[in-house]
Amino acid sequence: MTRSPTPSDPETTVPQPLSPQDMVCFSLYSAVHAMSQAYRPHLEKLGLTYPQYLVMSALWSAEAPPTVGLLSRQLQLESSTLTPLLKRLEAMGLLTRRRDAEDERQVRITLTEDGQQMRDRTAHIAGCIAAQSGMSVEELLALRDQVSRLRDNLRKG
Amino acid sequence: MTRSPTPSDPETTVPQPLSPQDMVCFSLYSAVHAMSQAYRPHLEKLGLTYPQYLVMSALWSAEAPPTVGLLSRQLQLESSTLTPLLKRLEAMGLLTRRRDAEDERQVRITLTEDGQQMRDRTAHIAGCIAAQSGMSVEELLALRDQVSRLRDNLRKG
DNA sequence: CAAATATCTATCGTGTACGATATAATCGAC
DNA sequence: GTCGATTATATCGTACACGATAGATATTTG
Repeated sequence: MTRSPTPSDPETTVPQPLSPQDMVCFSLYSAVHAMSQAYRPHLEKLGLTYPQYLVMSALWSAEAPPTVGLLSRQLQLESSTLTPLLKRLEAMGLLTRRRDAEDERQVRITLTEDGQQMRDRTAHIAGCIAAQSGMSVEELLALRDQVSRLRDNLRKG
Repeated sequence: MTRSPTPSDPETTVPQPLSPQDMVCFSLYSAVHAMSQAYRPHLEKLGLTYPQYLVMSALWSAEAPPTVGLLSRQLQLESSTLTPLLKRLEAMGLLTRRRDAEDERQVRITLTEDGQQMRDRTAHIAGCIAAQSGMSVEELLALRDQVSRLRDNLRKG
């Protein structure tokens, strides 16, 4: 099943195939799933999924009702992902989707009263996750910056 | 839309809601998508998706044909995710799924000749991604270990 | 201003992902 | 050995996630 290193096939000339556990990409992949699981008990009290929570976070921190395109750039998601997601949040009564009068191509996303009020009920979550992470705030911030740098470099290439 | 800090509501007592860009979880979330995109051009030459590539990597590095359960633990995916994934790889002729004679509950996954041979065609990919990451090998390994630690702590909690 | 072009969002098809549940096989206690 | 509990995989329903494409609106060009 696997190719063992031999004198004629040392690791230095023919690299062993990396197991998932050795791969940077797998650590990220599995960490995202673990993160989603960690958020789940908090978010299901609010009836949100993790991607829905990210959309709501973007809206809570926005200065003005953003367009689908702006959310798409901020969250790095395609409209084919965002549109159904936003429709579900609209169906829950958390936001409205309206064509912009200035530019009818754009759709503006506005929080409803319910959507705005939900914010306060999420205030504790970040702290819970941070505590569960077993890492200090400094470590978490450093990790975030490293991971963001990796992501930006991958997007550029 | 957003609550600005005021003298009576300073950031130190009522934390501003974090924007996605400030959140550790979002950096991971978006980095995984960027990583998947970075792999895409390499993998589509092989007809694989990124999760399929992870499964194949696990199989290439396995000592003996693993069961679905072992793959599930290694990749941290549920059987409801793995079973259809493995069926697609089987339909592509890359592996076989057979009930274990010793324990009929288990299903053993064995690479076909085609599945084994595909490994050599993936040897260059890790290097391409590493180069694209704009990070040194040392940085990547340190990042992997930090992210793995975070993941393991989240799973424990 | 009309035609070509670009931009913005939505739709469709395929492939993850997971929780809840179902089914079958094994193991344990007696 | 048989019944109950446990374990291993599969199935189902819902929700992302993206590429390809469509359709409508805006902008640019001639």
